[in-house]
Amino acid sequence: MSSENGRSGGAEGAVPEQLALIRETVRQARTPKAKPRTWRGAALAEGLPVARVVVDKGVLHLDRYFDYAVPKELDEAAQPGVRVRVRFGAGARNVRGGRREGGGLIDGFIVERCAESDYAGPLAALAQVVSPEPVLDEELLGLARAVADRYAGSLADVLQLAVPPRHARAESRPSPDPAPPPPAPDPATWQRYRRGAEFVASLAAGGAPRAVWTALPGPQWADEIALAVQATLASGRGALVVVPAGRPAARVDAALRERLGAGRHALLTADAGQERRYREWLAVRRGAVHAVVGTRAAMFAPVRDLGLVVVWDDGDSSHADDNAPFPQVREVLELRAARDKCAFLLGSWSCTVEAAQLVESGWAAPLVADREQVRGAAPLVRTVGDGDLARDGAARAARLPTLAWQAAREGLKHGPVLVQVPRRGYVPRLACERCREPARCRHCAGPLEARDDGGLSCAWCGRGEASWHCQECGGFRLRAQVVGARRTAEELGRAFPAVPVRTSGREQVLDTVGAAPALVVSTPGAEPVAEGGYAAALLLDGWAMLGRPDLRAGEDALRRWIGAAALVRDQGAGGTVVVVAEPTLRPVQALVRWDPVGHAVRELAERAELGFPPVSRMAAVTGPRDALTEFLRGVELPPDAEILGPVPTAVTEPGRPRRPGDAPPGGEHAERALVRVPPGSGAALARALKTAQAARMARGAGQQAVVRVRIDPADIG
DNA sequence: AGCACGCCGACT
DNA sequence: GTCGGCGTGCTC
Repeated sequence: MSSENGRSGGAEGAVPEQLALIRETVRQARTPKAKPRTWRGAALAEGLPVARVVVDKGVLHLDRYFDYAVPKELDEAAQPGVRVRVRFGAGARNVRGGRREGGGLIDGFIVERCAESDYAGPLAALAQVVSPEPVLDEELLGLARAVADRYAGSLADVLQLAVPPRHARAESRPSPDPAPPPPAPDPATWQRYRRGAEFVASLAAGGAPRAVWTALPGPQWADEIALAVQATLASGRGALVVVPAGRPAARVDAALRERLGAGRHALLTADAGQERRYREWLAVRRGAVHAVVGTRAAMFAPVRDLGLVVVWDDGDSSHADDNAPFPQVREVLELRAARDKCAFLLGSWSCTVEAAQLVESGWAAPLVADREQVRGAAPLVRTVGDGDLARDGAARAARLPTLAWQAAREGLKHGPVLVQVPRRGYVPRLACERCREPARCRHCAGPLEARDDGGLSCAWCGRGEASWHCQECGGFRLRAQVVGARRTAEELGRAFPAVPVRTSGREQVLDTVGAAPALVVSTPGAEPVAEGGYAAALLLDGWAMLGRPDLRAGEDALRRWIGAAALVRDQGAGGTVVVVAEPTLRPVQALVRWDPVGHAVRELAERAELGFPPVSRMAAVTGPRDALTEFLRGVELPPDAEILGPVPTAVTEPGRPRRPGDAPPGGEHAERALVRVPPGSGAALARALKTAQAARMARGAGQQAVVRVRIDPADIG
């Protein structure tokens, strides 16, 4: 090795080069074939001396392949799909006829081996094959490419989400032998749904049905998913299930173990630790395991011969990745179903507008239970409106209307009672207590928010408001702030001194509670499952859930209410739900009738009328005013595109932790424009924005202000 | 983004 | 004469 290096000749950088090389060699000592060197003058592979490489650089103007020469020694290992390290950067440029080594070593994947390159200049050599394990096959590459295009992002960014980081030890261990397909199941509880048995039979027969499944309340859903997976495996194909969080993943995991036995499926969750995660992922990729359940990153799992993709509870915000380009599970699985011609199952107790659209467009069939089934399985839902609450003096003081009080007391005779309270910090738009006019900043008309110290400040400009009064009616009282789970628990503990009170929230999530009477105070999404179901549930502070300035506020509130109410016994068994919210509002009525699909269909019609997503496709473009204006002038939008704004955007959004991607870049003067296109022009919109962005980056050389593009922005309320 | 190239002003 | 400012362009 030293003699080979000695040949690298050129005086510049020879010594640091060798040092770097030694470090690399030590680091990679476990993989004998991976020897990073300069390969100067080394013989090239005879058959296909060119490797086409996707380099791990997320920037858009580098979103293409780069060709490298394959040294003879790496010929065998440098197969398509393997991880490599290559020199990349301006340093590796031609100097007076020769080629100087320079530029950093960066990671990449070989996508193809070719006989020749269409690049005119001299090729640099692959520095190193990190491992001969192929991790990126054509199918995953194609999917990543499609996702990148869909979201106007780069292939490298998507691959970072799709291919987990390498762990050498996990790689060195063999995966188990693949198991033979299980027998096809009988439809069991799928018979509760119209055409449910037919759906399962189609999976078992190798078909590719697509369905939006409105699950009946109760704990059956996990086994119903496991059954669909079993049916698919029985047809000799693989299956992939994506759920929003670790708890539902554990439920499906248990159901799969029950049906298939141990070791027949992989569990891919973010909290598993790198080695384990990579080991499970490799077992899938190597074809040792054909079924996968996991959280959002699992949406890319390289399941062989994919026959079915499943997403559970697609309205949950955890299904949106928080790394660029922010792909969403439902959308990615739609792409996979279309690309792989496999079955698609979107299941939820509730129904998103997007799910309703899949049905309305005819892309997926509805999988629903008959009305009587639904009525039989759901609890009795009653409402307490604001008016009732206001008249109910004592209740108002205690924040617990008489009806809710009674339901709790009655329920506690028979079992646990769930109390759902919105998260503190789940800041709603504050409004006048008398006339409900939203409270606005007197300087910029932004929405006022309650600070932790009890004061008010503007969510847009951040100015404090010391003496608010309503511009409409002169009132000076705002609606009460949301009381957190802990304080609610204390209050209830005093009200029901004989009953144990337990809380489940963000910091400490309870998984299950027993069948004994207890008050269980929980924030949405953290509700424990009760053994035998809750006797009753109280859904408090509905106004806060509904009052958020967000297009999805109604749908989200309904989803969270249904998520809690689905854990309550059916009405035949005395299950009762009391929701404290205005009974005339659409989501409240949908809960009372247990009709999430009807709600979504009406929302969809309204969105179509207003030209809102998902009926139109939107992109948000955010940046400092001047840069934004310049960007919008430069971009060649499809002819049917429409630009809304730009308008000033919030500097920060207090009450919610900043997530990457929603924080507007450019500080104080950031503005946001929305670009809207009719259905069918989404791809053209993404392409146009990406082209403009790439040109900008290439031209701007860093010092230009950042303009951020986001397809399908979440917060366009 | 990095990073090196190149073409202008202060320094030993 | 040479060192080094950062404007400009490229990355197989």
